[in-house]
Amino acid sequence: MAEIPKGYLPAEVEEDWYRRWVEAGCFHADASSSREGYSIAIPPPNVTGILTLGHVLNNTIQDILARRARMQGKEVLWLPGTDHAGIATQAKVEAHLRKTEKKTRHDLGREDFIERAWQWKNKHGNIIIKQLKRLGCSCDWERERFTMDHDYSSQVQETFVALFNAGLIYRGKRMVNWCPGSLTALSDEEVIMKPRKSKLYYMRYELVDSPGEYLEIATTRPETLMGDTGVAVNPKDPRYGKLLGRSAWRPFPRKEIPIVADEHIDPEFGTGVLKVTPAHDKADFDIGQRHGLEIVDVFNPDATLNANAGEEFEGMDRFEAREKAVEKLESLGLLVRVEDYENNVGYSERADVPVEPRISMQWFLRYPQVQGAIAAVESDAIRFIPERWKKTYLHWMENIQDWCISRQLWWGHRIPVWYRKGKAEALQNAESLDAETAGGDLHVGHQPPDDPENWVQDPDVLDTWFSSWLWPFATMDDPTRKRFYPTTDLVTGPDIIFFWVARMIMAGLQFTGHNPFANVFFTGIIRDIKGLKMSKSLGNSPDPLDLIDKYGADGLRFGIMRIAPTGQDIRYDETQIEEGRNFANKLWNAARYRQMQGAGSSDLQSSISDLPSDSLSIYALDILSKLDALEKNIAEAYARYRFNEIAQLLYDFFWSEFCDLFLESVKIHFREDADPGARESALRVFDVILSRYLLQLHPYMPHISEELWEKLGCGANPPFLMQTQLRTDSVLDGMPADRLAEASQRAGALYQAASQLRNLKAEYNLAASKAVRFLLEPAEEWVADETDTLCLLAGAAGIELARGAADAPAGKAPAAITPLGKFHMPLDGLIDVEAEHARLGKELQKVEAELKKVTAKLENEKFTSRAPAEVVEEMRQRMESWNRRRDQLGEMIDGLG
RNA sequence: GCGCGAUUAGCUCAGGGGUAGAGCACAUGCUUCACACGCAUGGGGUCGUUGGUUCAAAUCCAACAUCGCGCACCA
Repeated sequence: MAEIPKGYLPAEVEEDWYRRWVEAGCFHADASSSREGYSIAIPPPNVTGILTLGHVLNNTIQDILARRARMQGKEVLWLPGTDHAGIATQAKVEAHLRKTEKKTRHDLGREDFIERAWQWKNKHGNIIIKQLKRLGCSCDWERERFTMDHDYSSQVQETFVALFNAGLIYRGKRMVNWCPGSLTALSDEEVIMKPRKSKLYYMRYELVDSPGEYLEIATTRPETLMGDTGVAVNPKDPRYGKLLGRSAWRPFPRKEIPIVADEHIDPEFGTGVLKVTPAHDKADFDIGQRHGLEIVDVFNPDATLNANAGEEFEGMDRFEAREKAVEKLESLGLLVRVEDYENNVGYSERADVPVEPRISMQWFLRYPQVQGAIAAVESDAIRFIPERWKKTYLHWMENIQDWCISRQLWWGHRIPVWYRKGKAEALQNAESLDAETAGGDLHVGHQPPDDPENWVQDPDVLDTWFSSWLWPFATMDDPTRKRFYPTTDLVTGPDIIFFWVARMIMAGLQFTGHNPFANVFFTGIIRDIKGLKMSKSLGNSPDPLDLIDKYGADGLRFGIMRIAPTGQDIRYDETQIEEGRNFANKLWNAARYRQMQGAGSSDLQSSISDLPSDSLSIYALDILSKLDALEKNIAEAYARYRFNEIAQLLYDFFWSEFCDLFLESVKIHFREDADPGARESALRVFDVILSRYLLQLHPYMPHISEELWEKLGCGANPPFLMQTQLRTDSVLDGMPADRLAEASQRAGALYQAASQLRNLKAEYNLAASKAVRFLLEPAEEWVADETDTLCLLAGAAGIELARGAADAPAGKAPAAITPLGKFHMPLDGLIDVEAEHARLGKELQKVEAELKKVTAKLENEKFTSRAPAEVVEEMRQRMESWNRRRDQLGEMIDGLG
């Protein structure tokens, strides 16, 4: 055994152990192994991102599952990697270009820009991977993947081609969500609705055939009125029937526009009259289609206004144009009034600017395997934990909309479609496009055409999620796939249930014929202490690396796991992480204490079975029972993915049971004058508990557990704790149950008595260290054998046994009624009768309150006749014991005079 | 509007039909020979409201309130 320093210094051991594990290949999954397989595919973090607390939570859970599975003898693959995060990465590289060279991507051109993006990725791309390593993640780094790796990209393209050939991918001119910040289309999922304080502008349009007569219209977006091509009312609205078939003047640019009737209009809202701007609103677009209205787009792609809006608006920003349009309406006498109004505005998830509904030519996917994906989750073939996310998933799946998969970006998987030169422009502007209508002028293939000089490739790239939906299998080569696919568990946040989980299920079914995973565990979302979601823009997200420096990776892991309930959001509080560190230190020092006692006569892995059973103290049997229960409870909690419960079990056992009770109670055997047999037995139990405990702890705190395993000399073969199998035998094998029950009962009674004695001392302001003598009227004979331990625990100089009531202490002494009997604490000075009166009186009050409750129950005939017999019996016993206690307290109070 | 979740000690949260729990914070006392990242002792809660089911409700059910989230959305 090597010497253990006084305080635990994580920085000195964590990185070292990580290196040793990696060098020994501990994380590598052997596809040719005959063991039962277990696999997890990491949710690939953004390659240019940095670790957040969300990642810490998510990846710690995966690491726990992976490490536990290894210790259960499984062949474990935890497959790591990153995704290319199209919009985010491109935005970062563009910002960098702008800042350092004052250039745009167009200044560089596509090829150079992509080259820059790769440089950026190579420079910053491994930060998050390094951070995961600091956290202790046992990923198989030899299998690390990136969504733009050559192999992976090929699979993405093959997928596109297959879906195109199956008629599921099509091109069409549709109303899509357009991000004016990133200048690309987005999927519906990438739009975040936010409530905004806006204004509702009431304006009036003049009727063409009746000058001086006006229609009042309410709108939140006056800047789009230049694109109005109609006015709509509800056909059932009695106020407006007379308007149908007539027309109104759009004020500017002045134009006659028709008034149409459409069911979509809500007569209750505003004035019941809607201005219809088919180019800039999805609902208006639909109305326009139904009534054959013209489509006039007044915006440029960056949401400045174009020439259609009129000269005075051209080039103006959309929000500036809003002000200007309002001013202009006012000056024309057409603005009626303005009201404050709160409505929901769609924002781009990545660029955080309001999206514009915009008609454009995009690629869409009709999702494959929708029914199969619904069935898989509905039937629990794929289990969701917590189960309630099933409902969210099913609701989305049942209302699924086609997926806009093209993005107007350069960084990503370029769409594998080529147009014949000369025909390209026409094909790209066609209303729709498929292989048939294009004839031989379209090439859709994993390989470019043989005569590339005659072709033009589609400029768009694919949505990043169109690559990550293949992640669980596209990351695996054939032997790996054969062995580890489908994967076992997926650990992710509920915020990407549509983005990723649902799509992976459909892709898995479509391309592999299998569900990609068996279980999906949804973590909570980490919020700050005020309940706000952590984000970089709010600056409320601590850097996990700082936390690791401060508290150690194990401290961070343990702290975060202890507050991570299943599927509930987590309010982050740094004191929790501090707790994790403190716990690590506690472990360290308990091990240090063990080490100071010197070696035992046997190695740590042996069990208690070869010790003479009668050498085991009641404290030993008690803690061994608790260890046995701990192992069982942990196993159950793992089966239910109750990670916080496991952390709590580990914490309570070690701190409250092992250190506070057992460790303190065996200290007498480590004194110089101790009996060697008892000492040996205590050491052996100590070692059995520690070694078995470290096995349980390891997935949560891998570094410190490994370090202690080595320092205590547990790890002869195999060398690493992380490769050691969990014991499947009970530590109590062969121990008669009645003996255990008796020992636990006695130890429990003694611990409680010790606590009461400490309390008695404290009530009399006696320092815990002040050795006091007690006189005991024992309730049980065995107590005589345990007075040494009791003295140690209670801080007593000695305990004298009274031989009966006659032996009661001379004079008055404060006393405590304990499960071991009545203890008197003779004081040197005079007893403070008044204080003692108060103390006992308070206790008596409590006892009487309890007694009242129990008595009321037992006097209720309905209770005694209907409640289960054992409950009634328990109440009877409770009443008896409260009664006894009350009588004793009464006597004591009387005795005070 | 629909759906989901939360409401327990000052704070952060466990628990869950049959004596209300933890950590932190607080108070008091400890340089007790593993640990002050510690030890000991203590104070502190009618478990959101109102009904219902039950011998028994903080726990199950319903409604309501408040907060949060998701989906949809009336311009």
